[in-house]
Amino acid sequence: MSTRAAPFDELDRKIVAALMENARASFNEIGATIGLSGTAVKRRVDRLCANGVITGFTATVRPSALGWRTEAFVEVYCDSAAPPRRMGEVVRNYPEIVAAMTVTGGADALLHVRAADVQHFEEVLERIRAEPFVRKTISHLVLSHLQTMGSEAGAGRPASGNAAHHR
Amino acid sequence: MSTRAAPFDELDRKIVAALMENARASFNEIGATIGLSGTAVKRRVDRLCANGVITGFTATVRPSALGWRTEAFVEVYCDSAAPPRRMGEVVRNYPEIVAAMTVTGGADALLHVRAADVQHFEEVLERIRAEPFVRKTISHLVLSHLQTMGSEAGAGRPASGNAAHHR
DNA sequence: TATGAAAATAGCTGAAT
DNA sequence: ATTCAGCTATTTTCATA
Repeated sequence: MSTRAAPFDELDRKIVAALMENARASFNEIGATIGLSGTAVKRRVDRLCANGVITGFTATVRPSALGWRTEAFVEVYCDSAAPPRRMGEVVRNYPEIVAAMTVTGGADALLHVRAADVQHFEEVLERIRAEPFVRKTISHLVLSHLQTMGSEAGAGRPASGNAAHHR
Repeated sequence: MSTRAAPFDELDRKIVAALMENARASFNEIGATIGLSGTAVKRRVDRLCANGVITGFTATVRPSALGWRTEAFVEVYCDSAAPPRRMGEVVRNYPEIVAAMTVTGGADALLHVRAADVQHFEEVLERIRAEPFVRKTISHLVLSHLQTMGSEAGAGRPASGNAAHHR
């Protein structure tokens, strides 16, 4: 857990923020903006990766450019005895399911689905509904994004943050 | 009419896939795995960025490491006359809202919310519910992720894939 | 335990082919 | 698309506080 040895200070926060804004920025460049040498920045990035704070670096892509033009969230209601673990295994077989989680509220699970178009989505949905432990589904097709920002889960700390310790 | 502008061939697909897996990979490294020179890879990446296929490069972070330990999806039901645009403006004032979209189904909008803890989430939810045009909300707290994969919205092409307009 | 400076290696990028 | 050349960045080593 996080009680030990995670001196996540202000400099780390700024480095993470810089890398979230541009993961291909050079260490020297990042260092220049936060007042550190490139060497020091690299060391801290290496440590943040080793600690699991940074889990990777990825290109963000406009899904429609790759032909994924339809997006939906699907609430899944399971048979009462269906373990979430089963869901996890099944979900792995659907390349269209980009995220899946168990949730509170009416449904047992929520699926984030991408498909080429509504026909494709309908086909995927039929396959999901045919899974043995699925009792019913409620779909929410995404019409438009109100927030296209890249600031997802921002690098700022939460308002009532019990996050960052320091020395 | 396939000669112009954005062919997006198999090599581009592989480059995008490589950058989604590791956005800090060197051009030479990517080139080596797909049989191309680093220079050629760079030119293609530049073009993919200019075309808007690639929209950026970002570090992926474990939210809990930054103190965001609670996650939820909130269905928002609006007053009948509330334009989605209003939602967009409001949403911008909540750093806790990491994504917002209009959707079909019962609700008018779906919000992806991150908070430090459930207390923080409750506070955010109360603020959202106090917005003038919000009639009711249904919250789904995320319990666990069934798919922690980094393969979100995969670089593979959809089954019936036709891709790539731009500008 | 941290940093910064220097040196060697590796990568980036433009021009020519 | 490749090769080459000049420049920049990364990464290791070493010295310092």
